[in-house]
Amino acid sequence: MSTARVRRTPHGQDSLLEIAVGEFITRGYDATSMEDLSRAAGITKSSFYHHFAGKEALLRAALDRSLAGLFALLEEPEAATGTPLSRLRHIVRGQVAVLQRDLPYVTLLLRVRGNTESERWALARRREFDARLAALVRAAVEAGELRAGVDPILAARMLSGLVNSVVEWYRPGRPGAADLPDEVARAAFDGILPAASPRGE
Amino acid sequence: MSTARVRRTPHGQDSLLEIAVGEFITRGYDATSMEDLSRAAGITKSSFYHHFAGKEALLRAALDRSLAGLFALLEEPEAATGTPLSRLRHIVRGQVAVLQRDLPYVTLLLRVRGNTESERWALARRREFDARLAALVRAAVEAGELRAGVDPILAARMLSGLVNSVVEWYRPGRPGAADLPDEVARAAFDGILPAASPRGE
DNA sequence: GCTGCTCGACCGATCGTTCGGTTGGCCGTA
DNA sequence: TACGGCCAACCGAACGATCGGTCGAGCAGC
Repeated sequence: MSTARVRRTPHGQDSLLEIAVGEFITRGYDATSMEDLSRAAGITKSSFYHHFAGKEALLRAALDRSLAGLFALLEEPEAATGTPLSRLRHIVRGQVAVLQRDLPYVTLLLRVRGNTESERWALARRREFDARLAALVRAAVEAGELRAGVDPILAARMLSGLVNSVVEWYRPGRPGAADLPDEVARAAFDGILPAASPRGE
Repeated sequence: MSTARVRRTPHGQDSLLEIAVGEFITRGYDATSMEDLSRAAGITKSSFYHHFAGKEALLRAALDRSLAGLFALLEEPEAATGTPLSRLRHIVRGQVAVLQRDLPYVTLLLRVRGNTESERWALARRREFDARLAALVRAAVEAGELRAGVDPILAARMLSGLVNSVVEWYRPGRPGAADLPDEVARAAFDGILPAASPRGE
């Protein structure tokens, strides 16, 4: 008695992770059941457990990937040399670029609330990243490279907020994607008013 | 056999809603069980159902309150008269102020994903609000009040993103809260660079 | 004695996870 | 080339736990 075994393209871990992250984003992690994931992947629930230890392992893998991309940014030479402002600008641009490249993974990272151990770990690493960025903002302020009277902590928070908010509306494959990092950086540093900016135009 | 009935301060709908919203925010809506809510309120699950029709009714009430505060902004005279830029600035400042006043409710609104009917309704109303803001940005661009070459759609998105990101870190009762709306508006319009801004300083 | 509020016990459904078992392709050996 | 064994990949069925929600009874204050 042979049930028609379709034998579609076998799923690798990467393929399954991509599918799972997509579901996590549209429904939310907690609202997504393992059956939802299996259905989306075209296999049964139990087959899913052959590839991943469990639901949280999927989340962990996704968060891992996302954070790796972010921290790789800080290792780039342009992020470690030059004036605080130029380093800051490079990181902001790069952060948007990473966000575009790894959109689903970064989106998931930004939604984590800290319910499980993996989530708390991701939260801690995010805080680490933000602290690095905040330190750079403070250095730029102290070097007189930012508007006088700017509160470094507040500025860093708004900077992160602006950059991260891109995940709320950016969708790949639309024109102008290549310019986005520069556009965001310009809005952050110059604002949107018609000022005679020192960078000129 | 009388179990010690504590009879603490009786709960009203508002008090229970406030507690529920708090739990929803820390754990996430889906991850919060009705028992979590009851425990936080100091009553049993079934008692909770005496005040609210169910879990989604709680969410609905919270989203309602949040959206009411936001839309009330658009009815203010300063939001309906004057140049597009001045109206825009008023709304941005007001949005931050609403966000400070109704922090938990707005936070919840910004996390909704669209799983239930109430969530989809809230999402639709949010889009409505954002569209009103986007129209104002476009008007400001056409009036030449914003930097030349600014994409209205992109600018509106970044504006919303910056303002909404405040919920990620703002906590009431800390000094400088009164200045926050102005600070956010200034960062949005002038940026953080030491430009010779037209508003001067 | 009525009414507002609370309670413990319980419901069916669904959750993440486990288990035993069945495939089919690949490799080493003959 | 033929064959035996192996294992990744997959499956259906079931697990205990927990979910949101219901019910009928009991209490307290007017």
